[in-house]
Amino acid sequence: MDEKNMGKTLARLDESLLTHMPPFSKLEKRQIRTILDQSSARRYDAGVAIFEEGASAERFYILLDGYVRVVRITPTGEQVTALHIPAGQLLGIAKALGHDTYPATALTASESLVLSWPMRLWDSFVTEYEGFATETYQTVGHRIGEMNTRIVEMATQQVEQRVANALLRLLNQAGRKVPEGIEIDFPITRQDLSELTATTLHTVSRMLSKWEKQGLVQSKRKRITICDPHALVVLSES
DNA sequence: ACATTAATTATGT
DNA sequence: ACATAATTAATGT
Repeated sequence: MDEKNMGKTLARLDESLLTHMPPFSKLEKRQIRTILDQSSARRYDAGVAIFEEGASAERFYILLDGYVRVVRITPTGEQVTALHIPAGQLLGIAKALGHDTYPATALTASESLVLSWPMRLWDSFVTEYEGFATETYQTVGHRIGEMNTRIVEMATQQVEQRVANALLRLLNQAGRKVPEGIEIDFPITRQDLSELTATTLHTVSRMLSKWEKQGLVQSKRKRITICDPHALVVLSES
């Protein structure tokens, strides 16, 4: 189905690609070489699925570049964004949760570069490579913690505080410094934000317009930059 | 305090 | 020109 793309494959993968990725940072160069040789690399356009919810988990992945959002589809067909994943993190690690099928869909939020391995290598990765297991379980723990606090937020906080919190989290994971402030480094729509915060895009739109007038935030289409993070923190705590 | 509906405008290909 | 994104107002719960 994709032999045709092989002409445009990436140049030979360099060890330095993985040496800075947390799960592999403690490994010898030759270990990384064999890991790379077992992997396959693929580039994705923005907005396409890397794997889908419910599909059998054939491979696990690491995000080399770009951003991915993990999305679940409710029975009524609406999307709920569970979380965003920045470069350097693993995804599709169903095996770490004891699943043999992906628990959610992974959509690229921007153009992305991904490495993947067949799932049968998972166990050997965990046992053979020092730091891999601890690092992955740490990120798993961090992710479920994040989803948890989001659930608590939805139940306790008002919309204004929820979107403020969502923006702040996005800042931590995908913030990029620009002259005007800190920009969220991938395209994000009001629709996306509303899915993150369980509101409507209209409410989000009004909030952003309001904050923009107050000089808190700037936004063009699909781009949001925060000029005054501290004010957002204050808002999220009121 | 927030959702829904609908109409209008802006923006990217 | 067309589709998609964003704003705005009016109305409903």
